[in-house]
Amino acid sequence: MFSLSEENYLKSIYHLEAIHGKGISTNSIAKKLETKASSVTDMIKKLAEKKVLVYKKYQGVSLTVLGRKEAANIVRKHRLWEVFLVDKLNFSWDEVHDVAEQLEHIKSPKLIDELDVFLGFPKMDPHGDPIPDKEGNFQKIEKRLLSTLEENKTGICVGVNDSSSDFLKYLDKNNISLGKKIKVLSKESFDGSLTILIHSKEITISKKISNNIYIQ
Amino acid sequence: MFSLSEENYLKSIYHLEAIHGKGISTNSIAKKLETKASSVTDMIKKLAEKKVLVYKKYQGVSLTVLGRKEAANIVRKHRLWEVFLVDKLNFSWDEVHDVAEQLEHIKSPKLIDELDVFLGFPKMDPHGDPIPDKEGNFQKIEKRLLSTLEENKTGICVGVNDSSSDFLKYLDKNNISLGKKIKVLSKESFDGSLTILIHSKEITISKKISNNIYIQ
DNA sequence: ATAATTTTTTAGATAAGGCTAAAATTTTTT
DNA sequence: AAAAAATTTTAGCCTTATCTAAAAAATTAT
Repeated sequence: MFSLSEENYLKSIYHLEAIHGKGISTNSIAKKLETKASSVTDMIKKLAEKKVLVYKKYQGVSLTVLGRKEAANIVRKHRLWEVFLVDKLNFSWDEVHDVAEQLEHIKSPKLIDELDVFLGFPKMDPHGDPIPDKEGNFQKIEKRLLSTLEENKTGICVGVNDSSSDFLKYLDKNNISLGKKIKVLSKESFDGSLTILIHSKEITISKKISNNIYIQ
Repeated sequence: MFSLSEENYLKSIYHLEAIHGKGISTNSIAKKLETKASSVTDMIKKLAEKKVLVYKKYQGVSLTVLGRKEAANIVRKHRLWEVFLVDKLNFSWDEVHDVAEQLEHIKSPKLIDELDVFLGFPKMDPHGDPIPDKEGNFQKIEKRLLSTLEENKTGICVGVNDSSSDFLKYLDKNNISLGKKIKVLSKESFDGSLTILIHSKEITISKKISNNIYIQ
């Protein structure tokens, strides 16, 4: 059994490995968890003893098969709860994250199995992220950043790279949501900003925005 | 904001006050929480500073208005989650307690408001206990222990005094559930055991059992 | 009313998880 | 290849919530 803190470390390392591959540095974990590197060193020693990750001094960590399964399960819970909040309790996609961060730590296998049934075995959460199954497997959809789309080409919004309330509210304000068509009208080479057609309206978005929207 | 531990103290004191009135002893809290009296002394000092209870050395504690509201809200959350588990996720009444003990500590006013809506504003949990509203008020139904019912009289089961899985499974096994008619056929004065008619069957139950069943 | 018992509090210790500051190691620069 | 910089670890301390053992107060019994 893992403590709340241990679970948060596992989840962070899992997400970091998804981006950077194996060998996650102490500092990057500290940044992700908004804590200090010295605290991370302490915790990863403990997690290494619990066989969920491999740690060699000064060389970062990698999840073991056990650790990855454990982490995927926390992510599974987080995303199922997000679906519940949006589909059943009238939450909007920018309100779910903090609550799901709490709910993901509830320990009850039956609860999560039944929730899955109740929600109709969803495969995606409200932000377009895949929901792992009990073994930690999930369908990986091909997607690319909106920022990589060429002028005059069209894509469909299938996900976001940032689930912060601020970013999602910005998207809402501009009628950008999952499933929407987005056409790139022009690209400013100086700062990478895009003028796009969304919801039959022309708007200009910064590179930072287009770097956080996934299309298909 | 209160810690998980603080919330559990508040809830326990709230339940103890409901039975014994004001002035709850250190020892009784320790017993309820399965901890030591010295730990209780430390915690109630902290809670007194936070203005949720009044404490005078060697004289036990009483919840303040603030403390009672806080505690009622935790009970409200616990019972709403129990309804959710039974009504929506196919839990039986003997499986909900431990999970609800965890869920009751999730912090999100919107979550509990929306859950209340989603469940149709239930007034009772699966064990027949009332669900307080946001102000901590609830309808008190008149009920008495089955052990106080006279011979040849009939009552309707409206609640239980013990929500442990073992007790509830015993009730299931004997077809005793909320809303069921129970007739006392005879009373053994030696040990207080009762022979009752339930679900058109005659069974004999101990005093301990009849002391944990509420009827109306 | 004093002695015995029970309850409650205090004092000091422990474990988890975090911090700062300093030391050790690795990486980057010159 | 050495020096500088960045990263990581260690050492020691803090807080929260516990505990045990001993002291203090209240209650009960004689």
